[in-house]
Amino acid sequence: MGISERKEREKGEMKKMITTAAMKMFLEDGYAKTSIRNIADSIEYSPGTIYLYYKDKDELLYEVQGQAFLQLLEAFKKNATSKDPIKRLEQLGKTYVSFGLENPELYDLMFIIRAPMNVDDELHKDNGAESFYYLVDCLGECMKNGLLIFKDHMQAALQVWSMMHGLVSLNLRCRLKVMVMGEESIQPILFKAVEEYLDSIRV
Amino acid sequence: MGISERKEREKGEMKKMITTAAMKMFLEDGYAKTSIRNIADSIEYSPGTIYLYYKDKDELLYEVQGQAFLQLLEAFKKNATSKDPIKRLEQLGKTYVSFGLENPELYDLMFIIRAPMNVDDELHKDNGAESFYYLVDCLGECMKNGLLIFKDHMQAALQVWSMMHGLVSLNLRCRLKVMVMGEESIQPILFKAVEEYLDSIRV
DNA sequence: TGGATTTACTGAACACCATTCAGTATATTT
DNA sequence: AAATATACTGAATGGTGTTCAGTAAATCCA
Repeated sequence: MGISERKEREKGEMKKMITTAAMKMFLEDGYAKTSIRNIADSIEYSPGTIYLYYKDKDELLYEVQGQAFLQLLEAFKKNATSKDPIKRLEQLGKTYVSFGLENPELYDLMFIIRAPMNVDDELHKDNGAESFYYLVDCLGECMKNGLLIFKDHMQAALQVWSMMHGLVSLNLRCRLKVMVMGEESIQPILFKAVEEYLDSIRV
Repeated sequence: MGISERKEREKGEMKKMITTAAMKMFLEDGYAKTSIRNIADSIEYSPGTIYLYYKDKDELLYEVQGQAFLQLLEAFKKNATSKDPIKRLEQLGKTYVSFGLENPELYDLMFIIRAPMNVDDELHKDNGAESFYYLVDCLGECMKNGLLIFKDHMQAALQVWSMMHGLVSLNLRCRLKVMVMGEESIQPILFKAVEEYLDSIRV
């Protein structure tokens, strides 16, 4: 009986169609300004249809977040390739910062917008986990070889991630204007910060 | 002619009444869930009246942000009192982290919610500037005495603030759940991070 | 094959939202 | 006392997320 398989497949295609349109519009106009009606319009279905595939707008956001984290993971896999774990850590940091600078709307979706994960804690496993473990692995390898000042693995991950996220998110919220007066591109400044920071945590 | 003075005063009182109600409701229900109608109701005026005092909801948010930064500044003044600039830097960091943990909704308003400053750059001078210069001063004093590893003042401020903001905001968005498994209170963990980080940037 | 049933979708309706503005009532000035 | 300026109202406009009775097509079962 191939019918139910086809139905399943069609359901998946429809979900993908919705999330693809949603992602596109979230990035172009921002999450808040994208309405269910707009999304429905753009895929030429009625608003009600979207609710047959997603419980609410938050669930749609959650799905798009998942894709965004996949993109970050891809960027990690592509750029953080060095055999030397210390060098790789720097690649990770710079990839992270670049990702945030180049995809500000995406970064917003992933980290800044209040997402449904606040509600349904354990239902879904965290979207960001896989990218995060990429960092944890790298840190673990550095620490195994005694290359970092940290004693505790969790503290290491916490501090490194906080620094990277802090650099990106302060910048995205324009708080850096307070200090960065000139018109120089922000990227070299943040890269310098990454380099200096990583130097400061080496033994 | 005392009439125009009284009018001025009454206008100020009305603005304060609105922002006070708005702040209260933003903190209780969040910015998104607080409507102009609700605020108007709570102060027993019509919605239209609020628009006689504030251009739109964003301007109201901006005003509330200003108050929030004042609160942070007060916390700094109260807690960061040590003569030793290094010790004071630690007090600043812990005050910052505590502030974020104890007032999550306020912290959201200040840093995370997309605020009108994105639009009217130069019109208002930045709300957070004064609190920020408190940190800059402290860092300057440390560096003047050669106590920190930084060579550039801007990089110092950027990195320290990013770390503090990263610690707080990752936590507020529950991203730390990925790594902090246990039920232990989050505060000691973040304090430890602050201590370790500040140790790592000392000469 | 033909009637019953399930599935997919619609779009109007509901209860909200931010914002505007003609109208009104009070206070001030002339 | 009349004219003007000020402060406020609340209905109206054009949006929002979400629901749900109704419809039409696809599938199932006799």
